[in-house]
Amino acid sequence: MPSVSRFDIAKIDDLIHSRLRLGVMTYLADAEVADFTELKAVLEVTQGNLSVQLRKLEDAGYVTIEKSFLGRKSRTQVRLTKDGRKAFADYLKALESLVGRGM
Amino acid sequence: MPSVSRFDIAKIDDLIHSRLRLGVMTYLADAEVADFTELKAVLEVTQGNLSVQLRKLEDAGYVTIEKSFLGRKSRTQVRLTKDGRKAFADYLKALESLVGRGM
DNA sequence: CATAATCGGTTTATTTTGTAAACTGGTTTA
DNA sequence: TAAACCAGTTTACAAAATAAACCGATTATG
Repeated sequence: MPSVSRFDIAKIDDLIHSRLRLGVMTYLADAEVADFTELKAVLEVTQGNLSVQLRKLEDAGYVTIEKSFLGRKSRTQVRLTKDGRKAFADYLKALESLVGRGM
Repeated sequence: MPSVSRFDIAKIDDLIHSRLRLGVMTYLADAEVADFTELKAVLEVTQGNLSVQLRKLEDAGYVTIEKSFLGRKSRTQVRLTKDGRKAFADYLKALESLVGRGM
């Protein structure tokens, strides 16, 4: 019988749970699309760290990363995939069921 | 001016945020006191991992670890400190303000 | 018009975590 | 008295987060 305990920490998706990535996912869930620079500014993180974490989300299929040019400046746009949105919703559910109605 | 953005991931206490430790803190917030063995069972984690993570919480002053004997068996009881309870409450606040009313 | 600073990132290296495996010391059971 | 078990700790290894260094293009600056 699978665990249905209130303390089922195994259900928490580590790929999302990481602080920075949780910030990205939360922001994107709201914003639909965001520039790399925008994410960096709003989350107050370093480029390097953001770059690495975005790649992890991309590898997981949770976001897409699209490079284009705006005039002559490059621009990197990030958005949630359908899977990413689903995973985020599941994550929130798992989190809520863990920490519960305290929230 | 300090950030008051909805996306202030810096406010999330990493010491609590880790999956296993979050489980411990959540359980203790409910239970007031728990045995090592009880935590191991309810969170379904290995002893080694639990031992390490409990020590981190102890070092941070979030829990106390008290060893005693029950008959001739050793027993390890863990409970939240005042600081721990406060930190957990703050953590929940930060988390809620990040992921918001979705929860 | 060089060259220095800035933008928008990526890559690499280092540090910090998390997890698993192995070990310890005592206890019960056979 | 040996085998199995309980209650953990320590140590070693793998994975993750973060920081530092680097890169290529663009935009000021002397």
